[in-house]
Amino acid sequence: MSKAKRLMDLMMTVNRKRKFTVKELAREFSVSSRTILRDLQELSELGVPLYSEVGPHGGYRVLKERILPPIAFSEEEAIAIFFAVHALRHYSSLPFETESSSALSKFYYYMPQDIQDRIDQMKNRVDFVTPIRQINSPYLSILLDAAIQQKVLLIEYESREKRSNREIQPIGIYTRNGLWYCPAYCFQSDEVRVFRCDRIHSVVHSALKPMDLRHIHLENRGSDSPTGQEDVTLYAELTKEGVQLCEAEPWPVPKLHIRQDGTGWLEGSISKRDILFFAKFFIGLGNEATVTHPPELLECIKINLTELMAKYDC
DNA sequence: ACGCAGAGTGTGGGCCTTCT
DNA sequence: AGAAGGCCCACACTCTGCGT
Repeated sequence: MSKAKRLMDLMMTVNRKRKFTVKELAREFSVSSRTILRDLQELSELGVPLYSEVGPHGGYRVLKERILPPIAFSEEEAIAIFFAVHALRHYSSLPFETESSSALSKFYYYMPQDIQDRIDQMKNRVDFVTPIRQINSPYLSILLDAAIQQKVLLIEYESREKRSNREIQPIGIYTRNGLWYCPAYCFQSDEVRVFRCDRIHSVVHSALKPMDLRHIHLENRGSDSPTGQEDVTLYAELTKEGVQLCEAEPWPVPKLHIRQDGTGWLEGSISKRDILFFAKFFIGLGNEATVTHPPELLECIKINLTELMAKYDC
């Protein structure tokens, strides 16, 4: 086996084992302990975070931050990865902010000059625009970690109505329209709810026993709206212009249906808590939308419009 | 193009020290 | 005692430059 191949194999072996002795590796690779020792020194110089402990029960260990073996990318693949990471710069918060920035710098630094020039030329010609938000979501990495490790968190959350403490078990995090959301099982309301990450003011680990939610993830968690007795069915007819305006909205429920002539309708189950939000939304659409259901929403629209009329009735 | 000598590199082994 | 690690030497192989 050539030295280069052995070093590659060794890098993968030490990443897998995490703890090992020189003798153990020497047996595995059929070389002398002295050769393995030299190889480990080379890996260490290449940046593999190794440390050794002498004495009985000693040996080598790999630190937490493992290094992946070198991967060869084609020019087009490298440029695609560069711009995928580059697109994240519009987000004011990321769960791996430092890492994405350092990865981008590394990627750019090790590119050949002609590829760097090509990237520089492309930088101002292609972009993935996301609304720039001033608000930060500082707990993204903790929420993501809790979702992966199945941990319960105690959060201080500011909803539209009030600020309260809740114990939640995150399912995952996702971003939409520049904002971060965390669907999570809420132990207080006994259901899966979606929390705006920028409205979470503090996070600590809770002593509560976690639920077994391993089967639930972002793809199969259901709609953003909690289901239950507090739901009502919304139906609204849309003109062609109304359809275009609704297409820009991020929520999956109520669902937008489009007819061949360009008109359409919104239909779906919404929470009664969101009636006021949708009332204001449909007032904003003016004549481009006609709400027929639910009666609570119609009533709320009327009240809001009456208040608006009174405000401007000089 | 071929052969040769010398330099460089990789590897193995032995011996010893240091450390726990 | 048992592990890493430094130092030294020997051997095999590869690479490079040079002469023919």
